[in-house]
Amino acid sequence: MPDVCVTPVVDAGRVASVSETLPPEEAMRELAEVFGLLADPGRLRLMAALLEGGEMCVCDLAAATGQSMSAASHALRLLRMHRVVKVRRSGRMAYHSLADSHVRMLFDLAIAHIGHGANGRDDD
Amino acid sequence: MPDVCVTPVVDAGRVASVSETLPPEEAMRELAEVFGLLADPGRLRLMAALLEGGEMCVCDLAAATGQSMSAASHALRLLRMHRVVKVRRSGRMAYHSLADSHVRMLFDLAIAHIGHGANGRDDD
DNA sequence: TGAATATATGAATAACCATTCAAATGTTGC
DNA sequence: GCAACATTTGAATGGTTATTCATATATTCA
Repeated sequence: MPDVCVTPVVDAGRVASVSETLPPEEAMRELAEVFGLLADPGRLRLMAALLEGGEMCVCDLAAATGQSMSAASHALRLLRMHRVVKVRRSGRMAYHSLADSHVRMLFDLAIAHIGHGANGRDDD
Repeated sequence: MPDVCVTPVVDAGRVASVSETLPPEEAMRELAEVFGLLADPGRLRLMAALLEGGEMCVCDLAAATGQSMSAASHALRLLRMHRVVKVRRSGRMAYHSLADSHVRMLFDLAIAHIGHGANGRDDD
């Protein structure tokens, strides 16, 4: 439980109405999880590489994105688990490619907007 | 440096061309940072509340999103630092609202697509 | 079968991050 | 000045997560 003085409220009516219209906690949790997938440079590089390369094996992906094969494999597993990339297996090779997921849509949009620079300092 | 056997490569030509077309590391780092902002349910609730409520003070935001004022203040600071929310100060109050940032655009898009469910299990 | 290869995985370490608590800052009205 | 109040902040804590190393699985070729 919170502080000594339970959160005081200025505009109780608005708090109530806003609070009611918020998406359910479960949706927020899932959404945060999805954004979390994109919150890592290594995974972003993998996705960017696949966007360009189409379908690639793990060792080439590792080389192209500058990480160890183990790290790439772990990252690809995460992306696979969330259906962001799909895999086609042929013999001992595993060819990965981007799936048409919501995550990919967010990624595409973000990549398209790269170069505008939207962060800076505090404004206090 | 990596393993005993330096990363083997299957298609050296493709690795080289993909590697060259990747956005610069700095861009990937910033992009990951931006997505990281959205990778937390508390911050997502704050943004959703502001999307609905327009302009709200910290204590009302804390109450509406179900977190302590301290937690809300820390989160709002992060969002302010990245120009995702802006603040209007009047006396001892601090009224926060969403700024028109790239992050907001991603958030809007994601909120619009909520409810489709795009994650599951591994496919091995 | 056995050696070489491509990928996957588990455990451990380390870095990161959200949250809380306690205290500080700055503001209003007496 | 003093007390009440809204917000901020720093430090500590606990939970999450990326990375590495070593090993395992599975496939191909001899």
